Amino acid sequence: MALEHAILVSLLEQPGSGYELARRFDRSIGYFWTATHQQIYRVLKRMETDGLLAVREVAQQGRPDKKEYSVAQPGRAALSQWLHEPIEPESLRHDLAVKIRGAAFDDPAALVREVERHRRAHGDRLARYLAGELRDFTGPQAPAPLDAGQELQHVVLRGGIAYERMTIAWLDDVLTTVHRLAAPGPVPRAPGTPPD
Amino acid sequence: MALEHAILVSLLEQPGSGYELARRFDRSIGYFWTATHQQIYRVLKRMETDGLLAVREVAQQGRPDKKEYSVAQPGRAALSQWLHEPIEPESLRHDLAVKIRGAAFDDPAALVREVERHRRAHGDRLARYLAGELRDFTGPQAPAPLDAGQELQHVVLRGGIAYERMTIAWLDDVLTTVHRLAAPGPVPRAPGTPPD
DNA sequence: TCCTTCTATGCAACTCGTTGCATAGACAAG
DNA sequence: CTTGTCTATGCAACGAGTTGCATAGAAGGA
Repeated sequence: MALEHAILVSLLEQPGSGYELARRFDRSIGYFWTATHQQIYRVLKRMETDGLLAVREVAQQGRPDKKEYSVAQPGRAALSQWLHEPIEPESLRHDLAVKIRGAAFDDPAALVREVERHRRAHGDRLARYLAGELRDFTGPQAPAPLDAGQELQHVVLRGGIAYERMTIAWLDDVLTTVHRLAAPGPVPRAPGTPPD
Repeated sequence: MALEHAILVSLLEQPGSGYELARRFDRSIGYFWTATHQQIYRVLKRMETDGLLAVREVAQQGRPDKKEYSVAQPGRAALSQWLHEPIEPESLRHDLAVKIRGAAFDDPAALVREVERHRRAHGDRLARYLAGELRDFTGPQAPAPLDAGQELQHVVLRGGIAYERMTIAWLDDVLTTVHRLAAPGPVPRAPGTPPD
């Protein structure tokens, strides 16, 4: 139930409405935790019922009213408690790896197209992360010195950057490998494949 | 619904029972896709009902009977179709990153302990991956030359190794950063934190 | 004999997360 | 004045995944 905790952190960094949270989950926080607006609204409602959050109706001009959520004392306590509990190292869910192993039983050309698509997507993400780093942490517009919260946000972003770089290098490895397999002639029969 | 496809790939590599699949999801395939035995049994049943898999009752000595599943023709077709559809690059769910950003509002010492725990866990994983690589792909016991299926399994494993190495380096970065923040005295007040 | 462990399968209840659909205020363009 | 877009919130249905519990055959040890 870490979505609750991601919301608590995001609202502590800056109070906001469900809609605004959904925006953040498309950016910054969304680099390492995704959520749809449905999920967010539902969890916000539950958290408010549980007393973790406080709501305030805010009238706006030029746009509909919104409900601004902020973290109440029990919310801070719940976050603190979670921060002191050990969690399991994440278990990956990597569709593309399944596809790569599946390619032994199918057309490798389709795999190449897919891997190239992913390579481009990760290249775009890396560019976005690097632009964000320059804007918020290392560029001339960035505050200096950074406070503790900003330093921690920066180290998380560095993790995202390292992840994208690693992934891009690996996808290149995959492409090289697939081309090497295709080059010397027809791909040898994969294990488990019945003879035609 | 990629669990279906992971099961198809695993059963193409080697037919087996639900129990054996659950074992594999604790190892090899489980390096990039996790599943509990419940999930596996339920999906196996559905896939069999849908005609994607064939079952065979196998009597064993010294242990209970088992149902051995193998991929039927419609299963191969379903896998092939999925392999030709583009998929979205994965969206991460990284609890630890939430915790790191949350540490701005809490005790950094608890974060250090947690990060060190994760560092050890990833170190263990890396050692396990490297041992597997030596055993199956690069060591003297490994078959040479590798066929296409083994080459693809190897490149996926190399991805896992690169991921663990990157993660370990990042966790060291996190520890260095947290210590640097703690060193010059009390941590500065984080943004959004109300004055006491 | 009883207890534990390993293999092997499954149900029931629940939470988490996605998808499709719906509503509504405010504004801008045609 | 209708249409489209952006902000803002929500319901209903479904599918994915987890947790707890239950059963049972076979083996080995206390």
